[in-house]
Amino acid sequence: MTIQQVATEAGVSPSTVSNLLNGRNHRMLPETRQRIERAIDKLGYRPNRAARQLRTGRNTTIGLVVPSVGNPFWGALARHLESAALAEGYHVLLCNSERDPRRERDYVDELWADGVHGVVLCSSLPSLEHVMPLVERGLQLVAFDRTSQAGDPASLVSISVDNAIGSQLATQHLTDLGHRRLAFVSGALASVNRKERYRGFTAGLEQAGIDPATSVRAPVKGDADDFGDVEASELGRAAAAELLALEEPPTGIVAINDMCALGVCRGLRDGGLEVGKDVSVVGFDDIVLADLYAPTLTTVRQPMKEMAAAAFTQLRSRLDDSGPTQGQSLLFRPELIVRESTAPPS
Amino acid sequence: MTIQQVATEAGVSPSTVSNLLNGRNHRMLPETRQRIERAIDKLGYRPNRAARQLRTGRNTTIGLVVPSVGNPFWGALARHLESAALAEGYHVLLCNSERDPRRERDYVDELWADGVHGVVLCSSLPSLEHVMPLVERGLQLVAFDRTSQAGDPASLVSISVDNAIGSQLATQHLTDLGHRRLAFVSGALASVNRKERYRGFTAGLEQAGIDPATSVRAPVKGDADDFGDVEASELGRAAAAELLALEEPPTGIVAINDMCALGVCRGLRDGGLEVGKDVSVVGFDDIVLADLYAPTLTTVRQPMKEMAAAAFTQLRSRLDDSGPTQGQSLLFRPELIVRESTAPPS
DNA sequence: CGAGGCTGGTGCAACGATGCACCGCATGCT
DNA sequence: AGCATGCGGTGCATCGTTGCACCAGCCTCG
Repeated sequence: MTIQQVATEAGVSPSTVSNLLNGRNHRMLPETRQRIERAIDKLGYRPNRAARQLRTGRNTTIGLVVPSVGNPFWGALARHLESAALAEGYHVLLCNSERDPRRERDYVDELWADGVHGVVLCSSLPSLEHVMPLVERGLQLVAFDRTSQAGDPASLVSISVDNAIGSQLATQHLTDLGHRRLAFVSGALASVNRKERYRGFTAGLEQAGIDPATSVRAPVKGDADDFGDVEASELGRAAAAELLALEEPPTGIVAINDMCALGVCRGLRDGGLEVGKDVSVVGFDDIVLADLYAPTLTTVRQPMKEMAAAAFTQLRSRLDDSGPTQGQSLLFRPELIVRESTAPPS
Repeated sequence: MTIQQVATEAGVSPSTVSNLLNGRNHRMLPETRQRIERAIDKLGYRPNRAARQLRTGRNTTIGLVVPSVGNPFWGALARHLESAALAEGYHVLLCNSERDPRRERDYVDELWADGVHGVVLCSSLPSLEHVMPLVERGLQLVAFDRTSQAGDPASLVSISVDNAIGSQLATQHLTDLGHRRLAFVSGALASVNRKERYRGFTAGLEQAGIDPATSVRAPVKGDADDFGDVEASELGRAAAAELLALEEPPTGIVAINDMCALGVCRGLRDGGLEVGKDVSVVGFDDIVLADLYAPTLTTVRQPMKEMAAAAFTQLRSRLDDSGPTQGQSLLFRPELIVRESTAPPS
């Protein structure tokens, strides 16, 4: 089923069919147009993507580079991004970097070599230097879950939740419930996102008139520079043990993310405490597990669907219409989801 | 960076470069070969996939159609399949069917239209009739987590865990611990996989000299024909409540999968029972959550990595070497992972 | 009445890689 | 000498689509 066959069937030239297919049909007789459309339907014609891409240099595939879709958080992003892309006829090429900077770089290179001009990059790297050469050559990049940095390319779009606000909401929720001794559990505050969440935590404390100095940032040993997701839960578990060993253990705990929070819950239970009664725990992300765990986890939801849709929209507009080339940051409003893991202090 | 530029740089014709790239270098002077290789390195040349595909009709992309990568089980598959593919220079195009038969069908169609000749299909549909036309035209299909059916295409490869054995292992584990009153919790036994798991359950009972008639298949109301993953946990929760209402509640429960098992745990806790002490629960799949939950969940592991690798290998060999075209079923050996949710009856 | 404009298309040369057919040369065989 | 054979490559048409350049035919206008 080539465009040639359609043209023959419709009694026109391939160019005319191509014109219609590409919206250059301003001065085309409605009759001609209908003949072509009928021929397309009859033959079940679909343009050959390879030929099209070869000719135009463009394509309708975007790349998604995530640490690992095995992690529900990224899985959710992949799912929603793909949905948004599908609606516009785009495809998503999936790449798991496995948190390996080299693999991340190789993937972006390869995507570019394959003619993919738009990539949603979920990088664990603080610097995007490794992809700068491609960005200069026209690669459109959306950084996801990573706010913009000074050294980032000017055209970069960053999509992220407002981490400070989210964390502050979580903290306020605990202080509103009456908690006065709070702890913040996280690995090293290596990324901007983590720093922002910590900032939200202290802001929340201050607003409640609590001196941040009396609160605790859980002093986790082996404060890993970066950590994966299973690690996050182990980290939370260890942190909980440490917190329980304090003279005055906190009654409310804000965790850097849900996986970490689940680990904290685990650790608290190890110590014989009941989450949602003896101690309150708040997570961040609202992954699927949050609503499945026992007790269900109070957490700060990232509006994944909207964020994924925005990522696609941004890429698309820059790819197609060569829309705005100037970079921008989109900060989404997080939402506190109250569940069973938080309650007034006993 | 075209093959022409490489040819010029190496002082040969494009054909010669192409020959080398495609392994037709039997009768090529080592010196010529080196000149070309140096030129490729120097220019950082990468063959243009679109051009290659247009010319050959082949490509190095495989499709993966899953219900939703938001589900950790499928996320894990996607991750491992992608890893296996990457090692051979293949790409994975991700498609979420969202359990919509129509979307599933459209995706397979579109993949085919895009020149993708190999697809790993994780279908929730009992019949594969909707893709038969494409299979007849040469589409290579691997069905994942779905054992072969009588009506399936002859060339179909099925990859699945041995569900009956897995379930039997789970059941035996419980009987070995001394449990005599067991229950099996599942939605409708609509799929072959579910039937097999139930068969393993009864086989396990019989082997322990227990009359299956005395055991319970949890009589869940609104026995959904098919259910998603959040539903699975709710179903488990409801089933647990029903089981607890029995005169002689079971002391050991085998769940159809981990999500369902987590729901069961939830329901038992609602009823004031402690899982891993008052009641034992075994799941199936070994998703990430299983090791995070409290208590950690005893379950039957599906060797995802190996299964994903096999899926890719099967596709690849049929795509490249036009290897065996005869279909086959690969049944992987499941492994019982004992954790905290099972213990001798109290 | 001829230049210019509009209408509704068509012709053609690419895009980059492929792989069959073929080539000139040297050597072997009869 | 005459022909076949092996060697190490090269020439060229081709995959399906695109979009600029162009073209006939008709109309308008000074």
